[in-house]
Amino acid sequence: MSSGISPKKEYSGKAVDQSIDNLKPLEDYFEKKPNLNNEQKHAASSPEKNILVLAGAGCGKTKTIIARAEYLIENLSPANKVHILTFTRKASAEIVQRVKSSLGEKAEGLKATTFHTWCMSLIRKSPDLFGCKDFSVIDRDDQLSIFKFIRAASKSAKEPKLPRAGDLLDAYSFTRNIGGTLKSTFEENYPSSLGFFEQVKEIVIAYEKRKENSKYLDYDDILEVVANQIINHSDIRDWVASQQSDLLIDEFQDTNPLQWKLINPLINKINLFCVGDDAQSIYGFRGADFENIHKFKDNVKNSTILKLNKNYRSTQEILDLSNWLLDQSQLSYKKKLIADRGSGMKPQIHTFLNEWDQAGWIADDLKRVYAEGNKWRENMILTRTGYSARSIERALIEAKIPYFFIGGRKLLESAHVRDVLSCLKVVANPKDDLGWIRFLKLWPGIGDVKASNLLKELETCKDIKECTERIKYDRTIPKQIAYLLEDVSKCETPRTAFRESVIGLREVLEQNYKGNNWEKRVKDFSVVEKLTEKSNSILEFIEAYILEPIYESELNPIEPVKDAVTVITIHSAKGAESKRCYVINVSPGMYPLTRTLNDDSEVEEERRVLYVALTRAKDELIITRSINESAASAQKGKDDKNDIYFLANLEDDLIENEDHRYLESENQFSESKLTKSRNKPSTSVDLE
DNA sequence: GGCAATCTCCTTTTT
DNA sequence: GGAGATTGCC
Repeated sequence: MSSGISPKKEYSGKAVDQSIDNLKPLEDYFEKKPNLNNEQKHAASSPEKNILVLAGAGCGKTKTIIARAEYLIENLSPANKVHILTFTRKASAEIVQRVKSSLGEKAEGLKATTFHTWCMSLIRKSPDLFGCKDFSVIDRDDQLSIFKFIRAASKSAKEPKLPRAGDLLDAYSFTRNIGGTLKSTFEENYPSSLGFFEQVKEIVIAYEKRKENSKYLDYDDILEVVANQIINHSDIRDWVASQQSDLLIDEFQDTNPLQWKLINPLINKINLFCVGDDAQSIYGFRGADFENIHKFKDNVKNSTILKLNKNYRSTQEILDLSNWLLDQSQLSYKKKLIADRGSGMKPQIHTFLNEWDQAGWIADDLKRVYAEGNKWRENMILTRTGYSARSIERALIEAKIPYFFIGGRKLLESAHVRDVLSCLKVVANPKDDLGWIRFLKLWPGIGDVKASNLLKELETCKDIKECTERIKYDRTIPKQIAYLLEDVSKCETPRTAFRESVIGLREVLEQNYKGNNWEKRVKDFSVVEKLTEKSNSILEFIEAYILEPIYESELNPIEPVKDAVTVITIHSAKGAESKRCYVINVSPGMYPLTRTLNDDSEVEEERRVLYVALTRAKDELIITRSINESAASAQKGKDDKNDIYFLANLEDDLIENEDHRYLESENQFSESKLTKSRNKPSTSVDLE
C-alpha cells in the first residue's frame, strides 16, 4: 500500500534543535554507566517531558531506551508506571530482561509490550469502560475466513473484478490504520475494482456486523476501541493516563495514524520518550508514516528532538555500503553513518545460478565458520519474504544446522494446532462459529454444507451441553463428536482440555495429515500442551499467542535449543543485530520487488528494507543472489522501469565480488558466458 | 445435486 | 503450503 511519499522530499535533519555541543552537564547518575556515550546519557536523563530521539541504525536506540527506563525508575517513577511500547515480543522480552538484570528488584513491574498487548491489557483491566466484556480476539486467519464467507455469499462472488477476500481484508485494515475512507483506499490501490465498490461496502458492513454479533475483536479493533474511548470520554482518558507516567516508544518511524490516535490524547498527561529512524521506516503497508517523525515538533508542543549519530554496531565497510544504498535514492535521506569501531572486512557479494545453489553454499559456509570455532547463534540469515526462506530451510535441515525461523509459520497459524484448538474454542465459547465450522469439518463426511447447516441449529443452543445433545440427536453426525466435546468440557485446566482434544482427534487428524508431516505435527502437540500450562483459560492462551506470536521453529519437543542460526524476515529483524549476516536473494526482481515498480514510494520502502538488512551486520556482511541469464534477458524485453535493481551500479571498491555460477557445474568457463556475466552490472568474476 | 478429493498455480512485509 | 478450480464419487 502506498504511504504517500513523493520523491525529492527532504527526509530529515532540520528538526534538530539541540546539538551535542551545548548539552547540559551530565547528571551524576550516569557516572557509573560507562557503556553509554554522552549523547545517549543526555537523552536518557533529559528533564524534558516529550522527547524524540532520532538515531541511525546501530546507534544505540535500544540501549538508550533501556537507559531511560533505568533512569526513570531509579529517580522519578516506580517501575510499574513506566511502559515501553515495542514492536515484537522478542524486543519486549529483551528490554525488560536487560533492565531487570541491571536494577534487580527495583525493576519489578516494568512492562514492555506491543501496542496491541498494551491496549488489550487496558481492556481486560476494565472491560466495561470499553464496552468489550467477554470479547475474544481473532487473528488474520479468522478475519480472512469471515471475509471469504461473506464474499462467497455476495451476488457478485463470481466476478473476477470483485477483489478477493484477502485484498478486501487488507484494504479494510489499511483504511482503518490510516484513518482514511474505504473509497479512497480503493481509488488508490484497487482502481479496477471501483465498479464493484457498492458490493465491497456491503461486504465490509456485513463483516463488522458479524464481528459484533460474535463478540470478536480484530487487531485494529483492539487499538481503535481504546482510542475512541479516550478521545470521547475525559474520565476514561484520565484513567488510562493514570496507568502509567511514562510511555517509551521504540521504532517510532513505524507507528501509524491509528496508533497516533491513541497516543495523542495522552500528551501532557503522560511523558513521551520516542525513538526512531526515518531511514528504517518499512511498515508503510500497514499505514506507518515516517512523517510522524518529521511532524513530531508540530504534533507535540513543548517537545525536544535529540540525535544519536555514532554507529557502534558495524564496521565502516558495512556502513559504506549501506550509506551508498541510500545515496542512490532520489530522496535525500541525509544519512551518513560513521563507524565508531573503524575499519573491518569488506562486505561480500556472491552470485549463483539459482536459489538452491545459494542455499547450499550458505549451509557450507556456515559449517566452515562453525568449524573455525564460531557459534551458530552468531549468524543471522535475512530474507525479504517467508517464501524465499524455504530453500534455506531445506539446506539447513539437510546440513543438520540448528536454526530458528522468525517470520515463518506461527504457532497458532499451523493447521494442526488450529484444528485442535477449534475443539477447545467451541467448548469455551459455543457462540464461536468460526471454531465450529473448523471443528466439524475435521470429521470425514462433513464439509462446508453439512457444517453450516448444523451450525444454524447450534446457534439456538444456550450452552455447550445443549450443543452436544443436539449433535447426538443428529443421525448423520458421528457420535464420537459429541462424546469428545463432553469429555473436553469436563476438563478443569487448559492443559487437560488440550490433551483430551488431541486424544479425541488423533485418529481423524492422522487421517487428514497422513503423508503431510504427520510425525512432525504430532510432536508439536506435546509442546503446545506444555505452553497451555501458563494460562488460566484456553481463551487467555489463544489471546496471548495471537497478540505476541511465537514461531513454529521455536518449538522444540526435547529441550530448548540454545545455539542456533537465526533465519529471519527483514521486517521481523528490526532492532536485531548479528556478528555475521547473510542477506539472501538480493537478486534483480527482488530488490525492489517487481510488483512495487509502479509506485515510487513503495520502491523507496523497498530500498529501506534492504538498508535495514545491511545494517544488521556487526562484523561480516554477506550478500547472496541468483542471476539466471535466460531470466535476465527475458526481463530485458520489458520496459525500462523493470530494470531498476538497487545493486545494479554497485561500485567495485565497496564490495568483494564472487561469481559461483559456472564453477561447480562446468569446471571451465565458456567464453560467451563469461562475457555475458561481465556485461551484467557488478558481476565481474573475481576468482581466487 | 451435493459434497469431498485432487490438481494446479502462485507466493510481501505484521500485530 | 495454501487457495481456487476442477474432477470424481455417492
